[in-house]
Amino acid sequence: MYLVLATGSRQVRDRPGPEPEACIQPAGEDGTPSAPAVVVPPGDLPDAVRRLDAPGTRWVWAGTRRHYLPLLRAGVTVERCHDLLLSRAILAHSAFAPRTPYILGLQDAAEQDGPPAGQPEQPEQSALFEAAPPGPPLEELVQELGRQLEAVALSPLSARLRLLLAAESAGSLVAAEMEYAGVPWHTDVHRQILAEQLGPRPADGQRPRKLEALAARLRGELDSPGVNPDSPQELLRALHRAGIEVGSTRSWELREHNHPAVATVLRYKKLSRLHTANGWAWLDAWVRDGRFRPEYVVGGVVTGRWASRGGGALQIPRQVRGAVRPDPGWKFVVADAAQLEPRVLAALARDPALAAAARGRDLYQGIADAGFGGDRAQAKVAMLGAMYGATTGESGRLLPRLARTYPQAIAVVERAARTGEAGGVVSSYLGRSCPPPSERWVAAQRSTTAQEQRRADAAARSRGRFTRNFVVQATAAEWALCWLAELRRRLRTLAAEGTAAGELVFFLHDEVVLHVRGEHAALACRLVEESAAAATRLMFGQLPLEFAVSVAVVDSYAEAKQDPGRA
DNA sequence: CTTCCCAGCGCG
DNA sequence: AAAGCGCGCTGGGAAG
Repeated sequence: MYLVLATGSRQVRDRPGPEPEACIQPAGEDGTPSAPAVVVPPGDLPDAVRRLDAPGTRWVWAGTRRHYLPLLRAGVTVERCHDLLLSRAILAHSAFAPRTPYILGLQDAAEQDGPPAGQPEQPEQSALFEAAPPGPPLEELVQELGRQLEAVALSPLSARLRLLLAAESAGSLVAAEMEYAGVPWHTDVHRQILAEQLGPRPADGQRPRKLEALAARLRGELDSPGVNPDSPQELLRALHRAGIEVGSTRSWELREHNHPAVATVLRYKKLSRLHTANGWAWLDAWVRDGRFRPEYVVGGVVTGRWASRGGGALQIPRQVRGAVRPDPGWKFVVADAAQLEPRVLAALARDPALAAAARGRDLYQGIADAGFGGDRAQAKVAMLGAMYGATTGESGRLLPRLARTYPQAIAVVERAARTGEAGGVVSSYLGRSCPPPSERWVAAQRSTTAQEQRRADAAARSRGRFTRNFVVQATAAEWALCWLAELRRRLRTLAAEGTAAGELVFFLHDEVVLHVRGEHAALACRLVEESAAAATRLMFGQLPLEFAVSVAVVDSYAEAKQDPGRA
């Protein structure tokens, strides 16, 4: 059963007494009302939600964060939801959506508004409200639910699309719950790291002592007394004066040179980054009461990955991960889907050879043993190149070998690239589609002059690399959402049975962190593994391959990753 | 003065 | 090492 939630007073007119806080409309499986709407008096929403929530119910609202955070603060959680805004954003672009009037209307609106109607606007302060501010009227919400459900039902791939919307919505619940919980953060450990690396905290606007010392040393080594190493332009000129012929001040380019100043620049950059991005100012701004609370933007990335707002939550550098520590008596269970994207490609393409390589825990080793003389590094570079569209360098050279061994898998990414280059749209396994090319892009493809044509060709190749990667990254994001949803469900089931094993506190594309009581760590590990297997079945049914996860029980997030290279 | 873009680097 | 995909954030510097 659906429970459509509208907040604010606009829904009920000509009613005596104080304005209601909300209205809740029960609806059946097709979204048509099945009972009179419940009018919720002011201050009663959390209790009403608690009363009505049950296994099998699904809350319908326009924006999970907006509606669910106030409920969480009131101590209420819900089983499931259907986020109308997230679902609308997916349906508006999905190639799996049928051409109903509703869908056509969404597409028109998207064209007129220019930028895709992706992320709903949410007032910055909404999180500060006690209750959710008024949203659209109830009738509109019920109507939209019906139209969305109809569109899904009429889709030629309705089961996949239905799963995608459910997974996206479940993800939005997890995101709100993680924002509410926060990442356990030890300010004292963080400050200790800063002091060791940078010296004592400087006055605002000043360089920390060790950074200033490096700057002074660098000026000497470059024989440029006035240079400001924070200015790429100044630094580049100074490097040239010292005879270091680089085209930019990028670290990877600097590393090619042997000059003694290079090491100093690199150390300066590393420490400067720590100071500006995750230094004392960051701690002041983002960590309160031992918790780092970023805002997660579900569906914030075209591929369906999450984005974040505030504090750079998805870019916490390894340098400071030691400050991420569980509460006393608690543990972190850190789990990571091993080589998720190539496994996804194997599943997408139903490539038996790649599936065989993915049978073991280390897919790259499997590829290496099958075609690269056991050289894992080569196999990894080749595979990443295939998924990103590398054309030059070692990765480009190794590609033909990969294509001979895994023709079906490579055909999937090549086809996606060709479609994108031709201006077409590609879709993930569950039906998230990439944006169409801009009008400018399309117009440029009809260029006449040789120079314009060269540029248009480059733009076409660029779009091809995007669509090539899209099918893999977007499907990987879907798998990760299903994994999260399964994990959340298992944790809730246990909690309902009286075992509060722990909670999700962090999610990073293919990695989750659970904060659990020490005695439940082993149990949580099992849930993580079970959830991964369940997510795989949910998406792909029976598959001759596994999505391996690595699970670690740790006392610090810094301990979690052994291999600093990406999976 | 504010606003915007770029270079650069952090993460996957 | 690689230079191929997706993001957010910062300071510098140019534009308004």
